[in-house]
Amino acid sequence: MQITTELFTWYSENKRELPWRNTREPYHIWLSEIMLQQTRIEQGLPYYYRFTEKYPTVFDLANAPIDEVLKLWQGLGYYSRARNLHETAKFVTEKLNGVFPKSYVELKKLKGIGDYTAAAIASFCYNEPVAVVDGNVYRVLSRLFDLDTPINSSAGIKEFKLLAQEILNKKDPATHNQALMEFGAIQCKPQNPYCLLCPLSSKCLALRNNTVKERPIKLKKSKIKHRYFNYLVFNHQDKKTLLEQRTGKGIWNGLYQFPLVESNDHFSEKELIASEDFKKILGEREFEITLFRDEPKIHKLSHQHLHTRFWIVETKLDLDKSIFINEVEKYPVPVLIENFLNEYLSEAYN
DNA sequence: AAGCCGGGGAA
DNA sequence: TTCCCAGGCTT
Repeated sequence: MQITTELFTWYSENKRELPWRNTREPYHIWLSEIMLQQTRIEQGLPYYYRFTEKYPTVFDLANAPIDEVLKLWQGLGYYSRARNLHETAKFVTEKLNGVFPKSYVELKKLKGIGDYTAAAIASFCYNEPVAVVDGNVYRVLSRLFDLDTPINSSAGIKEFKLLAQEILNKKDPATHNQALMEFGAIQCKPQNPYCLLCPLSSKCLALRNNTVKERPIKLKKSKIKHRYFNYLVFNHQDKKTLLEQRTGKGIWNGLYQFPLVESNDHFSEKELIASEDFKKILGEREFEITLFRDEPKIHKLSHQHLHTRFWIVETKLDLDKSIFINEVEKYPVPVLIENFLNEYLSEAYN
């Protein structure tokens, strides 16, 4: 099926003006693509501006401390992207003299660059004829060809990649890839696509078969896990508090938070104080504890719901490694912590 | 092959 | 509420 004429015409008339569309520099393309992974353009755009201003070149990014990069990334989610971004910046700077690889195969070897991102950079920057397959492309192709293979099955991933490569315009893969994604985002959108005035409507098999609303097919994801967080917000002399850094493989790896006591269900004050985690942190110190909000704050992630309570713990003795409470904002923290801090500081110190 | 990793906006 | 977003990594 040939769609180039209709697609390119639609694109020239409907494309949005975006900063990374005015360049072929791999650094800027790469930065934008990492930020836009599983992220809406409107959400990523302000971050793109902040990053390119603070780090005009890959050298600037590579030389920055990781905590500074994470702080700038704060609120964008999927924080491993920021750590991989920084690692790859250092690799490109130190091992490749600051020059990005120029082919799909070589790009894919870099940390944080998978199938999609390698194809995006290779086609946008170097016009390599490799098709991108993102959420938009899955949707457009599944409708255009009325395919019911689940897009998140291994068979689907293979099938759609092959199909995308077949219909790719090999003379102008850069425009083709961008146009197809933009078409999926604006015209062939998930809900209520504009089929009535679609330039591809005569070729769309799903429209002909009345299955547009059922495309694409996607396997259901696992159910949501519930967790119960008790944060200990220390407040002792001179308004100092305690932070810890999250490590390991779970959520928010590398970000900072108040000392955390996790439980299998909601803790009463008595249960919290009796817990081993609490005793380990407090030791033999005297303290006075108050709950910040009556109702737990439920922070919803895509795969788990966090039932969180913030306990204000007043102590007289100083603790090791404590910092002033108004210094917390210098650290990269989850949005949950950021939101709490804003509420707490505006109420407690105003 | 399946699970995990954030936060926000739209319907 | 549910879905999905210019996906990638780990097990």
